[in-house]
Formats: sequence, structure tokens, C-alpha cells
Amino acid sequence: MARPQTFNHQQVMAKAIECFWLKGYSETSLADLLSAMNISRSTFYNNFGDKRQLFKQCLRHYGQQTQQILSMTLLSNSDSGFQMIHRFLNLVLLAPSDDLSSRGCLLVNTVAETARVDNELNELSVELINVVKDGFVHQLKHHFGEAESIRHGNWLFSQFLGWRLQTQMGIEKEYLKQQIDWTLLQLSNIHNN
Amino acid sequence: MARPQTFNHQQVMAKAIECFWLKGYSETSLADLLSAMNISRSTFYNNFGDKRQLFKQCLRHYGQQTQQILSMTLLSNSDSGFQMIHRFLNLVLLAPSDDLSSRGCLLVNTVAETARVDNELNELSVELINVVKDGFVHQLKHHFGEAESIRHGNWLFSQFLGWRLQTQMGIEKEYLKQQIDWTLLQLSNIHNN
DNA sequence: ATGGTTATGGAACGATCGGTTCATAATCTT
DNA sequence: AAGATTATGAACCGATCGTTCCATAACCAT
Repeated sequence: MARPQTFNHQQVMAKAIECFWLKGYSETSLADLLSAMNISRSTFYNNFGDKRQLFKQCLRHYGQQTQQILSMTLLSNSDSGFQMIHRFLNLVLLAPSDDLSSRGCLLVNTVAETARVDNELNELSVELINVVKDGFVHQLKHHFGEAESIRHGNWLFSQFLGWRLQTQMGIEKEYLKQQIDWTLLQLSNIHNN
Repeated sequence: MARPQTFNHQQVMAKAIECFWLKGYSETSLADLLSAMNISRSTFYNNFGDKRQLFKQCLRHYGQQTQQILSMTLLSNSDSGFQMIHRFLNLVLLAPSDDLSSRGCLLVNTVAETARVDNELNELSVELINVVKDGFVHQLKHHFGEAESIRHGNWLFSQFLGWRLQTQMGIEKEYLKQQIDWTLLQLSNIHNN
């Protein structure tokens, strides 16, 4: 019947995510997106609505990827909750290259960018990043009761947000590693007393 | 000789700080600034250079205020370093009204906003917020050696950044208080073992 | 070959942005 | 009253923003 799409929707959206990830929502111009996605202005609006709709799609897609990483590292085997959390933190904070980890987390960045400025995008990004917090809480239930897991999970999540900011401030990887190890050591010490 | 200035430079700049604090640098328009500062366009450019120069002035002024709070709470008397840090955290994170603390910290907000987008403003805000980190390290020297103070100070600073973000995500004050208390408890436990 | 669908490039839109210029009025000192 | 400095408002600038529209070309199935 018709001429088929010549671009890969997934690949093109991955390029868009990279844009938003690098420069944030409002600082990313349409020109930035078009050149990165390598499509024409018309094609953009025909297939992705507009900039705002595309961004929300990107946030959700990125959130799903985060969800998958969580599932992989947190729910895969019979390690202790501490070990699983430790693996997750190493994977997302230490494993990426310096260049990549300096971007931080798209969701955390968006939470900071949209606070008090864009309610809709802020609520969406907060909702999506909270799966990480819930993941922490869930894993800590291997070691603590319900109430304590929530308390310590929230605490760990605060620390996680701080690390996300620190990676953008050029903290040494070695320091970051020490902090992660020490934080989990504190939690396991509490558990053993 | 001449007509005197009808506005108070300090007061007007305080209004500007409030603008930038609420909406960030790039989302604050000149129209926002003018209406908040209650001066004309011409007066603005005659007295404050331009938007960017004004913002840098605001950052430095805000940084000085932070410095003063640090001096007051950290260097005032003969309490332990833990107590002084505890007082500082309570003052800047818990004491302000919900409306005010939801703004977070102008410097932390700016660090997040300008990362990978505006080197100059990012370096300036990083430099200014680091006085808090240095304050932590300095106080911990009451309890630890040089190397350990740096390690634990950096760790506490990461946590501090996370709390700053959390206050913008609507964390309950009660949870935040628990986290602060527990964090300092961990540090003092290390010290006692 | 025809018709339906998609991609493309370019022109143009209205709005907003930060910044400049200028003529005018207000307020001071001497 | 004269001169100096400051405040004001309005007009205007060039640039950029996201968005819409349109005519044209490419590609597919029947």
C-alpha cells in the first residue's frame, strides 16, 4: 500500500533520550533533537507529537530501562539484599565511563530541573524514580521489619540522590566507591546488632 | 549634585535572589526580575550589568549568607563537632517553612541546572557550595584524624545533597529528621568504637 | 500505471527572549 | 535658576524558540 517508515522508531528515540540526558528538557532545542535523530522537522511532528510529548515518552522509556536494571540486579538470585543493592549501586554509579556517569540520571536531573517550574513533568519524573526507592525498601525487607525497611530504604535513597549529584560535580570514582561500601557496611552493622 | 538612588541595592538584590531561587537561572525571565525588583528595564541595566552578571552576584551573596550560617552554627562554641553539624542541618533543612525549604538551596539547584550546559556558572556554584563540605570536614576533625575526617565529611556532604533534593520531592519533615539523626548517630558510633 | 502513504525541505508563523537606545521627567546640589 | 545625576517608559533590535503548513518527491501495493 504505502511507503514504509525509513527510520527505526526505537533507535531514533534513543538518540532523543541522549539529547535530553545531556542538556535537560528546556535547554534541548528542536534543532538539537532533529540533528541527533537525523530526521526532518515534518517527520518529527508527524511521528512524535511535539517536544513535550516526546520528552514524556523518553522519560517513560528511560524509566523502563531503570526498572529492568533493578529487576536484573535486585531480584535475580538468592544473594542477600545488601549484596543486591551493592551490585545495583556499582552498576549505575561506578561501572559507566566517566563521560557517561557525569550525565547523572535522566530522571533525577529532570526532578531537579522541573521542581517548582513544571508540575506535570516533575510529578512524572518523581513517580518514575521512586521505583528505585521502592526497590531499596523491598530488598531491605530481607534483613529488617516493614517499618525499618522503609526508614532505611528512604535513607539509602537520599544517599543515592546525593551520589547522583556528586557524579556531576566531578567526585573521584575512588571516593564514591568508598562511600558506597561504607554506607552498606553501616546498614549491615545495624542488622547484626 | 545629583538625584539619589530611590531603591535599596541590597533589598532589590534580595528580590532577585528570590526569583532565581524559585525558578532557576534560565527559567527566570527579565520580566520576572523587573516586576519582582520593582525597577524599570533601564535602571536594571544601569545598575546590575545584565542578567548573567546579576545572577553571579546573587550566587556570591547567597554563598556569603551560607558561609555566615556555617560560621554561626559550626564555629560558635565548644560543643562537639557532631552537635554543631547537627545544629546546622536542623537549621537549614528542618527549621524553614515547608514553602521555603521546598525551594532547596540556590547553590545546589544551580549546580544541577548548569551541569554540562554552562561551565562558568557550574564552576562558580560548585566552588561556593563546597564551603559546606569543608565545614563538615573541619568539624569532624574534632573526632577523627585528617584522612578520616575528609572521608566522612565527603560522605556527609553527599547525604546533604540528597536531602536537598528530597526536600524538593516533598519528603515528610519527620522522615527527614529521622534520617539526619540516624546519620549523625552512625558517625558518632564509629567514633566510639 | 494508479492511488495511498510517508519523507522531505523550506517558508513562514507568532511569541518570547535578553539587550540597547533615546527622549523625558524627577530630584538633588550649588 | 542652572547643572548634574538618576529614573522611567516606550520603542526597537536581532536572535531563537516551538510549531504549522505546503508543495514535492520517494516508495509501496494492487
